[in-house]
Amino acid sequence: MKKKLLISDIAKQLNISITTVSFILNGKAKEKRISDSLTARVLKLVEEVNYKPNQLAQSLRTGKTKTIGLMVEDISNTFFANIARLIEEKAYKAGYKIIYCSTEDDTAKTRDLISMFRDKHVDGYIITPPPGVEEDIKELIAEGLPVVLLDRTLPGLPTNFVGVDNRMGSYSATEHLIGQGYKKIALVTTESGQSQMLQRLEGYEQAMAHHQLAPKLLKIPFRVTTEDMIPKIMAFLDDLRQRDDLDAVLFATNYLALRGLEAIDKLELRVPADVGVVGFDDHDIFRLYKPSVTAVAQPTEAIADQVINMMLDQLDTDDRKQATTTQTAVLPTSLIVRNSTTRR
Amino acid sequence: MKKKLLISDIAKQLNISITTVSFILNGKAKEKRISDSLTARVLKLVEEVNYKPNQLAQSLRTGKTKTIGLMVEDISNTFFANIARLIEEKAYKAGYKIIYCSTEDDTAKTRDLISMFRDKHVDGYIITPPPGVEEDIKELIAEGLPVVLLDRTLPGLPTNFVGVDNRMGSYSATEHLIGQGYKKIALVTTESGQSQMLQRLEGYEQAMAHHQLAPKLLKIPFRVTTEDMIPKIMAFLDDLRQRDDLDAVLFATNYLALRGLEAIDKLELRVPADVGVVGFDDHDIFRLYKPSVTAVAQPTEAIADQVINMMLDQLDTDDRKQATTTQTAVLPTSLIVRNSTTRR
DNA sequence: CTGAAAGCGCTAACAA
DNA sequence: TTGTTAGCGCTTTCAG
Repeated sequence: MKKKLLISDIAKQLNISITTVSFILNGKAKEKRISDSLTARVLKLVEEVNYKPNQLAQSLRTGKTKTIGLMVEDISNTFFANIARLIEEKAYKAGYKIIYCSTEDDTAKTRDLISMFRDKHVDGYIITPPPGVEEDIKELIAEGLPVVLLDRTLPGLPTNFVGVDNRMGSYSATEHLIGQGYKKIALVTTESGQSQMLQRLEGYEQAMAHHQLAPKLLKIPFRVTTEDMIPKIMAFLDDLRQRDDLDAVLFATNYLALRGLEAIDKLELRVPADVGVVGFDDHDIFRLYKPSVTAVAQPTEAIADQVINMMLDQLDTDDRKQATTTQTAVLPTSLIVRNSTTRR
Repeated sequence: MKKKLLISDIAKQLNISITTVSFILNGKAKEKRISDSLTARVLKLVEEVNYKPNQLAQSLRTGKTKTIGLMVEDISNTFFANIARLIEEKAYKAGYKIIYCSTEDDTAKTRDLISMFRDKHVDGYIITPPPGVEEDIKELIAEGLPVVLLDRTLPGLPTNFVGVDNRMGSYSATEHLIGQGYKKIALVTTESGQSQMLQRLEGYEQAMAHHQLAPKLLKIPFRVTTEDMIPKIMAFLDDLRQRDDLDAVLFATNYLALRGLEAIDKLELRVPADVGVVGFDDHDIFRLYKPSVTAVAQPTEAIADQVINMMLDQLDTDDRKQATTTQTAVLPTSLIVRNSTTRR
């Protein structure tokens, strides 16, 4: 078990002071006018013996951990998993590590996590907020900590935010269905008051209204388990079907669409002949499924870019309580037309 | 921005020494025979003002971070995502946090990650090792750090390990196919020398040999991109098909099965009539796909349990270089029979 | 250019 | 039972 190297070890070996080594290691050699040759010798030795400063000590001293906390609704959802992967990659390039967690859209859990991140002294917070965490986030901001909200905003809380134009996304999805000759279009969404879900609802309603079509809604409570979702969707669709009032469905999230496809399958409805299907958020399965499923795709790469840029921006602007200006990025979605909405 | 509370603040407020507070907070009140009433008062104040010890300082002092590093091959693969989620949950209950990372089965990246974890001073390592990291892992063990390998072992490296009986898993999957009347059974696997893949190959070969059937293999190089995989699989299957030498395929991982299904689809083969299909590692899609896909399922919950238990075990046994005894858990898989292998 | 020294906040041996 | 105090390893001010 080889002894851990200390900065003092390397100072000693070179017969110079710890200070000098520290300056050089922190890129202040020029600033402190340390000779190039000394600088080179130090760097060389550090390299050779593979000295690594103790990050804990560093962080304790500087108050910076070079770590960003990322809390998404559900890391096992491909949409969030992709965003997380991209953010991590980009953060890494800027010298930051990412710690992730899933909120499961649970207020209590999220507050716990925020508190855990604070304990860990993360330098910045990227959050997909569940309802009810407004106060906690306000507090973070009040303490001058960088915060970027992702995917959804919190009502009455001006914050740095990155998301997509959800209203437009579902509006154009609905328009697309109508363009394909579908008229009896239902929307299956969640009951939550999350901003992005409300916008998706709004877009659908506007498109329907625009064509004088009657909206048909199913709102699934958030806490419903995967298994319970399917019968609920089946009952809803079957009921409409009985009344001959259904020929297409827009699902407001990818997991709703997944459950929805199972429901449709069990009802033995044919897609796209009996019902057209569109999902919000693309998913691998949609490409594979038969028929392949039309989806409103979010630009994950662009989202990740914006998020990390906003974060690094704030991190750079250092202390300065720049909480005054908040940035917002609303990105466009794109409709990926596949076979589930193509009637011939 | 409220001032961060220090242990000295709370000592001062109660007119007692820092030591006393520290002892109480660390559960040493009894041991140090501090009066119950004082203990209660301290705990009460701590609760009231919501004092939280600075973890960085704590860790710097004690050398423990209460953090476990978890490196899986690919966190976006449902198999690993599930395991990770379960491990995190169980670790959390024991007071440990988890930091995850994906190795992407890349040796260099993994070594980087191990080194990053060391920088972060994680207390233990749970690793799905790619080839070529034997030395790094040996070093960890040599330094007395707890290590548990997951999913696959490293040749010539006795370590704590949790995995499944891969040989038996593919053996029984192959037997199942044979039982269903399939005879011209192919195996699509990766080229890697990973222990678990070799075992899956072995099980298949043994079952085929047992029935005097000729094995037919496709080994896909690991670095092949998703897109390139499909044509490779298509070519392989089509070739066998031409020679009338194919009626079933066993895919050695869930992502191979996914690509394989796409390939089979493009070849316009019918499942299970033209070809029977079995995947190794279950996947949500397999339930949803039409027809639903038979799979060899790993007991994720049990795996996570074993992993975390072994880890906590080592963490508890404290310093003691208990590197002498290594534990191994090999769990059974189960075959989930679905429609992709049921010929009528 | 370089060194001494003061902490960052907490734990725990040693005293009292 | 409780207080004093010496660090954990590093950064950074201040003085040469």
